[in-house]
Amino acid sequence: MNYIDVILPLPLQKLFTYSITEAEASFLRVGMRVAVPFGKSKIYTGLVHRIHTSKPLVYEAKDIHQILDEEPIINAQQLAFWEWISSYYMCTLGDVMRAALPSAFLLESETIISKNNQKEILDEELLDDEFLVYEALQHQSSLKIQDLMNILDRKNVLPVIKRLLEKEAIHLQEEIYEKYKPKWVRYVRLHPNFSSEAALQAVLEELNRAPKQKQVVMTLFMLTAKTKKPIKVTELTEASEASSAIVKTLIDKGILEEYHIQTDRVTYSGEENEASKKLNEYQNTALKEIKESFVKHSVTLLHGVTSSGKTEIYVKLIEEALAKGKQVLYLLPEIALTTQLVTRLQNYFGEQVSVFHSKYSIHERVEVYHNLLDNSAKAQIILGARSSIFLPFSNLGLIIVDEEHEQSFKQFDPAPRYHARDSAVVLANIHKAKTLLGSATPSLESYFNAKQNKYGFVALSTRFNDVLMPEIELVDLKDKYKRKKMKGHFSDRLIEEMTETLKEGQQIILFQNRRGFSPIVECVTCGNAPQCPNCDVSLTYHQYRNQLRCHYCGYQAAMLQTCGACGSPEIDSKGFGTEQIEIEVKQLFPDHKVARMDLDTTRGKYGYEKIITSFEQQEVDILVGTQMLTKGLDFRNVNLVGIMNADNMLNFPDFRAHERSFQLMLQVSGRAGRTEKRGRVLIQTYNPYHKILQQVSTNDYASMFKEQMDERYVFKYPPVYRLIKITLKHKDYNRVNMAADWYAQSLRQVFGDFVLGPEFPPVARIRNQYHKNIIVKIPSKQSLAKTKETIIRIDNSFNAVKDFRSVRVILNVDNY
DNA sequence: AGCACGCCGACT
DNA sequence: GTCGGCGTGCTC
Repeated sequence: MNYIDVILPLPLQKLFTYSITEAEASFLRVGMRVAVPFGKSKIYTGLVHRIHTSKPLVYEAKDIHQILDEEPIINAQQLAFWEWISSYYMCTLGDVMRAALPSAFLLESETIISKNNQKEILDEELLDDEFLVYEALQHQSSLKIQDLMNILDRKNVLPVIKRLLEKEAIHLQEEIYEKYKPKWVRYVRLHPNFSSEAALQAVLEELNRAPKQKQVVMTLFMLTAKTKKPIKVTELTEASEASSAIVKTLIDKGILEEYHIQTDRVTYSGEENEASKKLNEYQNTALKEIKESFVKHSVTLLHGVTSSGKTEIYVKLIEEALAKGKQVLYLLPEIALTTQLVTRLQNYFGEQVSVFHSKYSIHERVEVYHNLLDNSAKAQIILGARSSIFLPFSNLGLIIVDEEHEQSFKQFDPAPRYHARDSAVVLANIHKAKTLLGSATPSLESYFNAKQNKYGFVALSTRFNDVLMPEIELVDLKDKYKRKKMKGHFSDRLIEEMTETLKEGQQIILFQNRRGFSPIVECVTCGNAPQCPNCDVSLTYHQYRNQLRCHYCGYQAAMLQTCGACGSPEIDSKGFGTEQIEIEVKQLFPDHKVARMDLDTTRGKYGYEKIITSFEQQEVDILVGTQMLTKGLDFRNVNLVGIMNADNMLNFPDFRAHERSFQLMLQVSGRAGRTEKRGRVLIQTYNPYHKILQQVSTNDYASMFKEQMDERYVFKYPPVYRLIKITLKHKDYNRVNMAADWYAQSLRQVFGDFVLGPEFPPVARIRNQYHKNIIVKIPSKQSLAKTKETIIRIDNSFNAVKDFRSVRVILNVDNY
C-alpha cells in the first residue's frame, strides 16, 4: 500500500494522508501537486510532502483525485524554507503554501449543475424555485452555483440543489479549473500551395483587381524578407495599413495561412546590453569592502547616504554572481519597483532580468515562476517585492535587499506574517548565498547586528558626483502662528523658498503623512464628530468627492450639510491631509501645475507610474504626497522638499515612532538636490528642539542610533529584546476582555513581567471586531524556540475553553 | 478556512 | 408552523 502526506492550502496544523496506487507512487515525487477530495464535497490542490507506505491507523485514507504536475513545482530548498517560515513565524505550512504559490497554481473546484436527460420531469412535480432552475437548464446545458444565486436572487441555493437531486432532475459534477491559460499569438504566412514561383505569379495576377489585398501580400513579403521571423497578424495589419477583415479574406481564400504560437506575456525587447558604469573611487572602495566582508560574513549591511550610487554597486555584484552562473534576487519594497529601476537594470542585463510583483497579472507571475523552474536564461535576476522570496530558485548566489529599513517587507495580514528581509537571510543560507542589505537609513536591528559583528558593515558617505547633502532648516510653527506668518498650513519661509525654486524652474516635493482633506470634522456648536459605524475612529473628510471615509474599513458616507447631533450648519475640520495641501498650493501658486500622490490617486496597475512620469518630465512643478514619495525615486530636478508637519509622526504611539520619523524625513530629504545644485529641505514643526529633528537636520545617524538604542535597552524593546504580539479579536467587547485576561494571565505564569497587556490598540474596534493586544518580550538569552512552544501550549489550552473558541487569536512574531 | 449539523427567534 | 440565524465540530 502506498500513501502520500500532502500540504493543503488551509490554516490547518496537520498534513493529510491519501492513498495512491503503485503506478502513482512510482510517478509522484515530493513537490508535485495533486488534486484531492476534502470534506464532503470539496476538491483542493495539495502539495506532496512525503511519499510512504505506512497506513494510517485511525481512519481510512481517501484516494487522490488526480496528479496535476509532470515535474515537481517546489524544490527541496523551497520546502526547507517553508518549514522554517512556518515554525519561525508560527503559522501552518498551508498558510505558507498559499502565500508561496502563484494563485493560478491553486486549483479551485466548482460545482457544475447539469440536467438529467435520462429522466422526464413534469413541471407540476417541481416547486417554484426548483422550476426556475430546471427551466434555466433547458436553455443552458450547465450552470454554476453562482448562476443559481443570480437566478434565484438568494444566497443559500444548496437546499434547492438537494431537492432537485432527490427528484433526479439534475446531475452534479465537480469541475477543476487550471487558472493559467497560456497566451497564444496569431501569426500569418503564405500558404504552402503558393511556394512555387509560378503559383505565386498567378495569385498576384489575380489580386490585381483587389489592390488592397495585393498590398497586404506584398507587405508580408517585405516584412518576411526584412525580419526573417514569423509575422504576427497585428504586425501585418499595422505595416500594410489594412483592416483585419482584408487579412481574413486572404486567409479564407487560402492564399494566406494562419497559425498560433504560445508566447510569453512578459517579454523584453530592448537594445543591446549597455556596459555597466564605471564606479567612482568611493563606490570602488565600498565594493571592495563588501567583497572582503563577504569572506567572513554571509550578511553585509551597506549604509550608503541617499544618492550615493548604491545601485551601481549592486550592478557590479550582480555581474559577478552571474559570471559564476548563479541566480540573483533583488528585493525592494513594492512601491519602489518602478519602471525607472527596471529599465535601468534591463539596460545592463537585458532579458536576464525578470520582474515579480503583485501588480502583475496571475498569468505574468506564472510565467516568471516557470522560467525560474526551468532555470531559464530569462530569469537569472529576479527583481521583486517581498513575495518573490518564494520563487523556485535552485542556485541563488546573491540576495540584495534594498531599502532594507522599509517596514513593508513585513507582511502583517494574512499569515504567514513573515519579514522578507529576515527570511531572505535564511533563504540565502539555505543556498549558501550572500545577502547584502542596503539603506541610507538602516533599521536599528540591522545596524545593531552590524555593530555586534553578526553582519559585516560597509559605509558609503559621499553622494555621487560629490553633490552636497541637502541643507535642512527647521521652521517653528508655534512662532509663525503667533506672529501671524502663516497662510493656511504654509509658513512664510516655505512660501519664500517655493517661490524662489519655481522661479528657477525647479521642482518641489511637499510631504504630508496623511491622506484625505482632514482627519476629523467637528460641529462648531456641540463638538460632535461623525464616527465610523464599524470602527472606533472618526471619519476623514475627502473634499474632491465631498465624502466622509473610514481609512480602516473603507466605509463611505456623504459629507454632512448640518451636524448629525444638533443640526447646526457650522461644521469645522481639524487637522489636514494631502488633499487640503494640494488645494492650498493651487491657491498660492495658481500658475503652476500641482499633482498629488497618495493611495487615492495611485490605484490601478499604472497608477503611480503615470504620476511619476509626468513629474519626471516636468509637466508638474509641485508634487504633494504621503510616504509613497520616499521610496527610492530618483528625480533630477527637485530642489526643494517641504515637510508640512513633522509632529504627527513623532507623536505616533509606537516604540519605533522616533526611528521611523528619522528614516522617513531623511528619505524624503534625499529627494532634494540630486544634481549639482545643493537641495533645500524645510521641516515645519511645533517642536524644533526635538532631538530627532536635530539629528535629522544634521544627518546624524550615529547619535540617533545611540539615543534610540539607549531607550530600547531601558524599555526592553527590539533589537535588544524580541517581541511576539498576540492579538485577540471578537465582535463581543466583554468576551475579548475575558479571553485576553485569561490569555495574559497564563502567559504571565511562565514569563512574568515580560508580558505586557492586554491592552486595546489606539483603534479598539475595526470592522465591528474588538481587538486586544498582548506582547511577550523575549530577552536575547531566552530560547526563542522554547518560548514559542510555550505559547503554542497556552494557545491550545485557550482553544479548549469553549467560551473562548470563537475568539480569533493572531500570533505575530517580530511584529515590527 | 469551509461546510454540515443542530438548536432557538421572526416571518408566511 | 417553517426559514434561517450562528455555535460547534470535523476534515485524511
